[in-house]
Amino acid sequence: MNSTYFAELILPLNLEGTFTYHLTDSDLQQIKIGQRVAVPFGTQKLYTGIIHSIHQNKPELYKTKGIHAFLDDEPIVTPFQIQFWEWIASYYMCTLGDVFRNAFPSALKLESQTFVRLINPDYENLQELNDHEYLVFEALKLRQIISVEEAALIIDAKSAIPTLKLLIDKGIIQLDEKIQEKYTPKIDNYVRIHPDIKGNDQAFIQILDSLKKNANKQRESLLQLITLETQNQGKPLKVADFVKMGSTNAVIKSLAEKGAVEIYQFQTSRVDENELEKEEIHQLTLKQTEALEKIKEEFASKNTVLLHGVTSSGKTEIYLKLMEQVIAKGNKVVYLLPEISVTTQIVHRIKKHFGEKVGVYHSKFNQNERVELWQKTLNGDFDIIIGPRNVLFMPFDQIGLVIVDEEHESSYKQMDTKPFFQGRDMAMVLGSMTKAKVLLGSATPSIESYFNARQGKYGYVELTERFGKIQLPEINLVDLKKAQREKEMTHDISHILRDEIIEQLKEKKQVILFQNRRGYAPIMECNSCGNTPECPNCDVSLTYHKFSNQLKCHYCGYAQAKPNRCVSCGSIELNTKGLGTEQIEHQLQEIFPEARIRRMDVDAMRGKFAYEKLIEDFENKEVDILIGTQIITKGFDFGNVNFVGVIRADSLLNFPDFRAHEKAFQLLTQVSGRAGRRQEQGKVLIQSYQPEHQILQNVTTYNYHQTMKDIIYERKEFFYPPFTRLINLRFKHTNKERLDKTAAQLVQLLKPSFESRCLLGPEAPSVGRINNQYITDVMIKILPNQSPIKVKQLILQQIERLHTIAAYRSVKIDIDVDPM
DNA sequence: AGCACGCCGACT
DNA sequence: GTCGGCGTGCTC
Repeated sequence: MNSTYFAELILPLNLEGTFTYHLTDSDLQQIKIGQRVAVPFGTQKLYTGIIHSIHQNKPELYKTKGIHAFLDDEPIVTPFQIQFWEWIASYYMCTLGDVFRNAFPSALKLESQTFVRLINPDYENLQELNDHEYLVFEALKLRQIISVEEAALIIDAKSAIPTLKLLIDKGIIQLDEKIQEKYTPKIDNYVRIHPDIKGNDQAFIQILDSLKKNANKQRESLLQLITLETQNQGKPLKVADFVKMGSTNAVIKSLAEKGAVEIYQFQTSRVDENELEKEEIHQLTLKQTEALEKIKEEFASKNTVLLHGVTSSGKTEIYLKLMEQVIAKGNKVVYLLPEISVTTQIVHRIKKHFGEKVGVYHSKFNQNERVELWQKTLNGDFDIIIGPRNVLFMPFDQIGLVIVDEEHESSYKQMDTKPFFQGRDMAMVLGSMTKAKVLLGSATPSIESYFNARQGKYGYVELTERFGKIQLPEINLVDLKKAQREKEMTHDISHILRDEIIEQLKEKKQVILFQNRRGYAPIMECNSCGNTPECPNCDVSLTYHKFSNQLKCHYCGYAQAKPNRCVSCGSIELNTKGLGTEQIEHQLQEIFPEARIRRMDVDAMRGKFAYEKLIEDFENKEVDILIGTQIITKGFDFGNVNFVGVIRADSLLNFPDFRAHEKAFQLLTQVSGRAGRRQEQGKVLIQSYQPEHQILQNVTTYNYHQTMKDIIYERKEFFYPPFTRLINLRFKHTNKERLDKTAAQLVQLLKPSFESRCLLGPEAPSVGRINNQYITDVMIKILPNQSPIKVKQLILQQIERLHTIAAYRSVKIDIDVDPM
């Protein structure tokens, strides 16, 4: 075929650029940018691609393939999104395919499934076939086509592929790729009075009479349905709901057979639209009104405003008012939240104010739910869309405002999959690309945002007063060294802390305790030989979990039963070191045997509704003491908590990371902010071995500005952000020697282009091996006078050069721009 | 990212 | 002698 038109496609592959396919005349009739198509790629697979552009430049270097099928009539990705994806790919140094894969619900990315088809049913040399081949052949004689998965069930999984290969070689079968739509609309059954008798009194009475004799149940149901229909004024009634109201499936079925009622289907939405009682936005306080006005004033000249409001100062009300005003102008709002907060009270409140025009994206949504949310967003059904960093990829239009709540939260940064983007920063890019304003909110703004505000790049609005003029909690430190010396401790709970908890429980108040480590103890150690059990796949010691009596690796998930004897010397004297939430829970149970104690960490929050359930229990005052990791700082707003305790602040302070101090201050301030939110001033006790530490001193005095000043000074001194930009090159390989050689080689190549203070490493991270992959890092600092774009180009060039040598090619290099 | 091709160790 | 391990190269 001699096509003159070609399309560039985005494919979900880790390969640079777009891919060219030729177009037929009929393709040209229906093609639109942003549509999904299925295309062959490589020898076997069909992939879902997105039409990126159409042109007439015939590629000279390779032969193009054609489009297999169009999957949509209308575009499913907006031109703006494609532009946004390209921006992300170039900024975060990954392929467009990487962005596509992450940005798009996977149920809309169809992947082909391989089938085998019988092409020679008359094959006769049956003695030539082995047992496996014969079984598949027999199955195909019955069914003509079976999937590879089915073949694997007939014979065993391991020999399926080789067997099929043999059959292909003999010309008996042929491979066949088929695409399968993963998304299935949800269909519900509804029931109504049959249209033929509706309004036809005579026919109706006739049926009713016929039921009189021996079908009283049916008669009752029919009458009930009539009343319901008048009450509901034509609102559809689900069969399932009708059953709940007293009818039964059998009765409804009989009525349908008699033509009295009709059962019909309707595609329903999975995206939950439960009707909440509408609630008006509270009247703003004077301070809040002032802040709102100031925000709007700043927006007149600046695209981004940082709202710095102490914990419980009523930032949410300000957001609500602002959203209301933006929506009134016909614009949409994107509201970003840290991961876990998505399930909490804030979302509930927003839904209450704005009703069904609110779309909530939830990381626990299944694929079908995600597709529906995508489609509804595309239709413009939502005024507000709320969710974690991924909602930035929704196909919205006409955004007027992007809110990034708790902007300092590290969960805005995607760490596990490419692209490694920072959601807060992308919100800003989204804002500038769509001319939308961006509001960053936090009680403890990140250094970056604070710095930008100080520099005048962002507007800055401060709320220093708690809602209702409640004083911020009084924070006191407990010196653990002293408490230990004076034997004022029971296990890890100082008597000061213990007495305070007793006091709180006496007053029927709930207590929150914070310990930033899960499990029972992070290290097990043999008392006689000092041996510590380590993960076989990672370079970490195994964490002891008492509840499951296991040693677990928190990096790869490896678990083993807790040994009774030291594996090295056989001693039975095994000790634990360090302190996890599980151990605190045990200690507390011992000190407060009457108290209802619950734990909140990833281990306790398994399962779809564990988190919601715990919150509910806590709200219903069925929990006296809650002990948790940093999960408890995320959107936890309870009125009955007046006291918060931090078991050991030290692990936060001693983190080997240039952000340690910033994070420690934010975390401790946020944790403290859980106390005394509604009525009276709360109290906080922080236990530490180094109470004189500057960060702890600043936390107790709420000296945010001083803390930032100190940290900014440090950052400047040591060339860290916001004074430089960082790019981390993370090398991974199973062979340590090859890994180190490759990293060293790239450093050699980069050396001439950088000052020595700007090229760090290679250095193994604190966990130097995960899942049997060795890791080493090379950190690059970009100085303010350098062009980040040029530096990125240079890095890519040098990696390309490195890859000219085959031995280096197998080492994986993950590029993390703006690492956290 | 997948997948085929191709070259070396442990089994019938 | 074969099976299958993964190291290497290619895909519009």
